[in-house]
Amino acid sequence: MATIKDIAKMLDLGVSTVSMALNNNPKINKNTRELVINTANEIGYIKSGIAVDLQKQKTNVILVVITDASRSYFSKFLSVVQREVAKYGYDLLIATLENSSKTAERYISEHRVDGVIIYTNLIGEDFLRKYAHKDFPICVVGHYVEGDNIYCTFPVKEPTLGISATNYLIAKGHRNIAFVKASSSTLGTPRRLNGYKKVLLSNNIPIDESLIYDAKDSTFEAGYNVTKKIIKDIDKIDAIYYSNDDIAIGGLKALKDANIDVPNDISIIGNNNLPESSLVTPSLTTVASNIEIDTKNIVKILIKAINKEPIDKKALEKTYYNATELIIERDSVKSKKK
Amino acid sequence: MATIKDIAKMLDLGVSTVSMALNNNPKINKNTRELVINTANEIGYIKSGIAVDLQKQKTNVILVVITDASRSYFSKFLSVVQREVAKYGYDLLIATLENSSKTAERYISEHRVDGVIIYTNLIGEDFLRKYAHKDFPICVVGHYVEGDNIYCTFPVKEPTLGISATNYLIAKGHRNIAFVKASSSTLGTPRRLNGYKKVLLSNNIPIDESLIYDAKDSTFEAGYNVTKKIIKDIDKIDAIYYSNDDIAIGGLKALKDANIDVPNDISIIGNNNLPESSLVTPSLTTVASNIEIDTKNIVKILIKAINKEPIDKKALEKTYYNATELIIERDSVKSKKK
DNA sequence: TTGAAAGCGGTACCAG
DNA sequence: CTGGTACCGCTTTCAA
Repeated sequence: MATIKDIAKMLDLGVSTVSMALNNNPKINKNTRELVINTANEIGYIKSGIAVDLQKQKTNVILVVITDASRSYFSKFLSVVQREVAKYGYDLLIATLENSSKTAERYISEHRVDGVIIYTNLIGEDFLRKYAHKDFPICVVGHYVEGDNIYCTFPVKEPTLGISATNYLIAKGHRNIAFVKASSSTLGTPRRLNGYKKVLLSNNIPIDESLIYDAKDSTFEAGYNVTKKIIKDIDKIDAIYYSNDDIAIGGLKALKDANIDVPNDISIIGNNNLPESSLVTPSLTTVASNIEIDTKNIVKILIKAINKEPIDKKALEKTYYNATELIIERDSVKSKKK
Repeated sequence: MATIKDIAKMLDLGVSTVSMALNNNPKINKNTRELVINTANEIGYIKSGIAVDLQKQKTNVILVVITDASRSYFSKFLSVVQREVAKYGYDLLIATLENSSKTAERYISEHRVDGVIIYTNLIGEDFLRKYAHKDFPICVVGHYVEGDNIYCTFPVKEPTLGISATNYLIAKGHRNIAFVKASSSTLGTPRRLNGYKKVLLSNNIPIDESLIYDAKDSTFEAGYNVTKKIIKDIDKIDAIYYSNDDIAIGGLKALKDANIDVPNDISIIGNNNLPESSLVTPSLTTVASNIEIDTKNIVKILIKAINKEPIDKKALEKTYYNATELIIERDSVKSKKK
């Protein structure tokens, strides 16, 4: 691989001259500049980004870590993050945790980027605390991690979600409401379960643990399979609250396959408002959060931290990510006649 | 940020000793090693991956470039690539082209990784040719790019796909078959259109250009919208071949909304076999390719190239990526009684 | 306008 | 077993 030294030698110039010329520095005489650039092209010179990063102590890239790119929920998130970091002149790299967390951990533990956005709970909190640094800020989305140079938009360990959905079902006259947990690596499930229980209790509906099912995964298939079990108890259930749309869509299919009419025989509600949720039949009633605004906010904070601008952590933590839960009314929930 | 020099100074040791100790080199006395490692932990030493990469001239990471992470088709691909590169001890980074190709281009043009897998046609061929190098091999998936150190699994510019699907529809007695193009950045569309035309012709069915529609995007919504237009011509159409499942699913919804019965009024077939395709009603007949095997193959070739092992390009190009098209029969196509 | 030299933070050879 | 030293490829003063 040709380096600037080679070019310098060829042209009998100093390396600094070549370096500056290649960066189009006006200090270098125009003729020299062009000469350098031309020969660089001719010999196929390729700049080593790594050497530049080392020297500059800055990569201009941000890493975002997610569990699994296959859920459209994350794709939407990624696309917003991508657009936002670009506004600040940063590049975005993505690491998923599909098969191992090695890539992500290596990039974090060796500070190979300027900052990180974590949207998963599969990376240990101690690990994050160990490597977060004033020169390496970490933003955590969707859950709370205490630590210096770690910025979260959640003020507490486990906020209560799922309130809107549960309230909505109750308002529609349902009382025997099943809850279906998604993957255990999912951040929303425990919170929505929280809210579900809380709302039930405050409506004097006792919590029946046998009505809490576990899909164990966040895929259509997992939703399908768990729903086959639910069908056995179908007589005692008015409505099902699925922890996310992925499993709800699978569940809907299982119900249809069993000739159970949604919403006439049973109502179901999902969570997250995936694009496909409006396309299934009946279209899925679900709950949406404002991912756009919150995501913008997160990127802004990370960039601030990278630039060492002051951040008011207390004020920041007042911004609940995901906290607004808006019911998207469609056709899978029916008001229950009494 | 503390460096090994700081540690060396603190402990009155040489930098090489510290470096080796930190890497657990058995040449270093166990006591010294532990001493070094302990003090490193105490002062919060963090190794600079970038410095290591520069010195070793190797990053151990592979970059994969895709257009858009939100299509589950790509997620599946990513997950296989991820698993495969891990087997060879490499890490995987992902760059999408959602808002700009800057990240991908920077990583390629500055050789910031050991190799690249490109699954998009949004990066110029000349660009790839310029930066591919024996120390920086590039694998191109899904289309053909001529060039040294560029490895493709497609032997020709534009292979013919879509044959199975078109044949299948014809075998089911359909003759007036519409074709719906997906996003123009999609690699499959032109090929499937090729195959569609070819098969029609060989069955003595004249090609009616007015039966070729363009969804212009690969989203559910695009499929929905284009299908609203198709509905106006519905009387002259027996079946629709959508270039991918994404638009087919959207199209299905549009047909249902217009009270058109699939498959009794019209048959539709998609392409790619997305997870959601089995969940819509009626479930979508579609065509699947063996992404798993081909993806494994691609990773193997890239690693070989990185290791400078010989690659038989001619033999390689005999492996058609995506070339096996398997019809997944479900409920959206009906045999036409004559 | 150009160039020598001092790094950036490591690694690895070679001598002791 | 330990340490001096020469890089890896580039940027950036500072002098000439």
